[in-house]
Amino acid sequence: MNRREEILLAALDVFAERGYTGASIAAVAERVGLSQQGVLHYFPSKDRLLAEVLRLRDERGLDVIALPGADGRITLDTVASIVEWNTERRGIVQSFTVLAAESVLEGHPAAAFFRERYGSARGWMAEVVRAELGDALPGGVTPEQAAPLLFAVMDGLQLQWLLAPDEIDMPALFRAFLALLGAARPAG
Amino acid sequence: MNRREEILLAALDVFAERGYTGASIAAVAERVGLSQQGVLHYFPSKDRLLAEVLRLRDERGLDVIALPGADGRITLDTVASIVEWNTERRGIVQSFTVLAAESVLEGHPAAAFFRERYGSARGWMAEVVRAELGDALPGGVTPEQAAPLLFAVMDGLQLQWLLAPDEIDMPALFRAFLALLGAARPAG
DNA sequence: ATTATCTATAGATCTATAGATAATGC
DNA sequence: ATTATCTATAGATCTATAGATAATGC
Repeated sequence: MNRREEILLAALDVFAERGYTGASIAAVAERVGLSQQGVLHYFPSKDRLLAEVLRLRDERGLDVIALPGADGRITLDTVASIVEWNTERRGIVQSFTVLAAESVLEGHPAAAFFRERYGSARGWMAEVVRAELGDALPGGVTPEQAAPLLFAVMDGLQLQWLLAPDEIDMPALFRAFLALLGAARPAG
Repeated sequence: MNRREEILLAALDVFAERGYTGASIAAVAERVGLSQQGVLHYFPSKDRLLAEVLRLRDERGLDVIALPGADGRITLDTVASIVEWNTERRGIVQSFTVLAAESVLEGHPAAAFFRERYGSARGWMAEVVRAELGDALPGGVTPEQAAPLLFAVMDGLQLQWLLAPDEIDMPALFRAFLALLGAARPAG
């Protein structure tokens, strides 16, 4: 139906498979049955295509580090569930891992997006931790320190899991980290 | 002196700036004052150039997840020192972050390297943790779980630090994670 | 008028091969 | 002979622009 959206979903797939630098507009076009110039009719440049893909991921909540829902009722257990769900959508995880890493390169069009995204994510995550575990975590750690660590663990586990899905039990390892933070341990 | 090595160091720089996919042999050549074909005389393909760059990083211990020294006398504090040192060699960290993430892409020439590297790194890190903290960590976490978490924290913090060096105090955050594991906290 | 597409194409790259030239080492 | 380089070039791509064609909406 909606050509624009169809293109964006195809582009997300192509970015997941080849990264942004390695992706070509033509590969996206082929996937939706258009010519390369057909795609450029909807998105005037590759940069803009990437920008819109990131915006779509936002809207759809495809992102772990997206802002929490309007009600703000997010808990550490919610986050653990997202990690669990991620094991069933490898493509999304892969696109995130590769695009975020590429964004640290000079002049990358997604640099601002990821910088701002992580910044705000650390902010709300610190509040989630504080609301649930208070100000004093084990070892004298603060919620403001726990927040970047939580995203670091998620991102770092994703990388190891993408390389060796059979060796890395992402959800279990993430919950192990929550246990270190002093959050309730799951049964087992 | 040694042309091969000169080329490898230039290549490491170029990969740090543009990633593997975005790097061109010509850019490496320019940096050492050779023609593109001059570089291909020493390394017959771009894939091989990357392979040799990774091997060099191994030899020089440029890598956080390289095997520990022959004496095996590595402790969690050693690892923390490496994290500290990393804040002063952004290029190396950036090349690592980008190349490792790219390696998850289909058919990437460094996939085997990183898969094996992380596998063995988790192995020795579990032993380091066990030797220092025993079998039972806080929250019922095991050394085998702590090992992948340690690398996840290192990699994930690098990504956030590369995006926002002023906001992320990598060494302090890494030591905060060690504190969660129950390792001795630094003065402060 | 605007929207959706296409063909054609300019202009840059990029990897890799072929083959020449010059210097070095036996 | 081998090593170090270079010029030339084949053969693929890639992004993006120009301009045509056809259909839709006022």
